[in-house]
Amino acid sequence: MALKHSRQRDMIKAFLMGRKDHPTADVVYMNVRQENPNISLGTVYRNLTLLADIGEIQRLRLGDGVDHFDADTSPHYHFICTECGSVIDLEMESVEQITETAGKYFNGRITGHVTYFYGTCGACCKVLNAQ
Amino acid sequence: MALKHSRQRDMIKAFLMGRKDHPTADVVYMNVRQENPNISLGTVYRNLTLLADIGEIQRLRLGDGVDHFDADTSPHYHFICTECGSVIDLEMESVEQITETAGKYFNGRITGHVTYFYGTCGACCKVLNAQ
DNA sequence: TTCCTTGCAAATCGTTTGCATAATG
DNA sequence: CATTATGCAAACGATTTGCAAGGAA
Repeated sequence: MALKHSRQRDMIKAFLMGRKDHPTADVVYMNVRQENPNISLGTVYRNLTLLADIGEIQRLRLGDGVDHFDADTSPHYHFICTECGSVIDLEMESVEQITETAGKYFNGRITGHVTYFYGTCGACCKVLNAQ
Repeated sequence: MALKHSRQRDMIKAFLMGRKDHPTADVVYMNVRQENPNISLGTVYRNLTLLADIGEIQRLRLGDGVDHFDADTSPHYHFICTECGSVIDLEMESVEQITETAGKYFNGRITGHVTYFYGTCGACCKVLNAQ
């Protein structure tokens, strides 16, 4: 299964790297299609899955029923606004020690954790205060 | 929208209360059907959603593409085994302070967080060590 | 030429919903 | 009786997949 070069994959990766709002497969499709109207949704899904599998992008399952994708593969936390649904990076240090905390109470090996924060984003706070 | 009593809802709630392995809707359906073969999958979904909405059960979105349900509505953490997929309660204190930590770095209001831990459960560790 | 990748459409999976009927209060 | 709940099947949205044709090494 040697990887071959593909224009479509390049476009998808490039698009993702230019955004920091964690778009869904459909958003990727809509945008990449403007540059290449022939690309199919299946190809977008296939490449997003492939890129995530080889670790070039990150797949985010935020519990909203849709997968989000992030070209930033460094470990970092995310915030989801319950008002507008936007996904925002959190620039905070890792709280990896909670993995150790959890391990003390558990019969087995804990190797990691997934955490996302939710609440109201800055923009939505403003709107709510103005009302 | 006054709630009316229903045998099906009782059975679903009772089944969930008797398990601590966080079953999916389909597992609930399979089991409740043994006692009432006429119950439909739609009814199971409708009641799980209703019970979660009124706070009598908890819906868990663990990122595996399927919703899990938990009759234990107290805030607690979950562990997911990457080997066998089982979901196990973690008896640990809340790490609610990470919400404050995150808040310091964020322009907006953070009201909560979702965390789950993953790794290898006790049973799977045993199997792996035996190999 | 090999075999990875694509476009397309059909299939799959979990979940929701419309509707006529049954059960509840 | 007024309304909520049910069973059934069809609809849904996100994602995956089979296949024949196209493109890269």
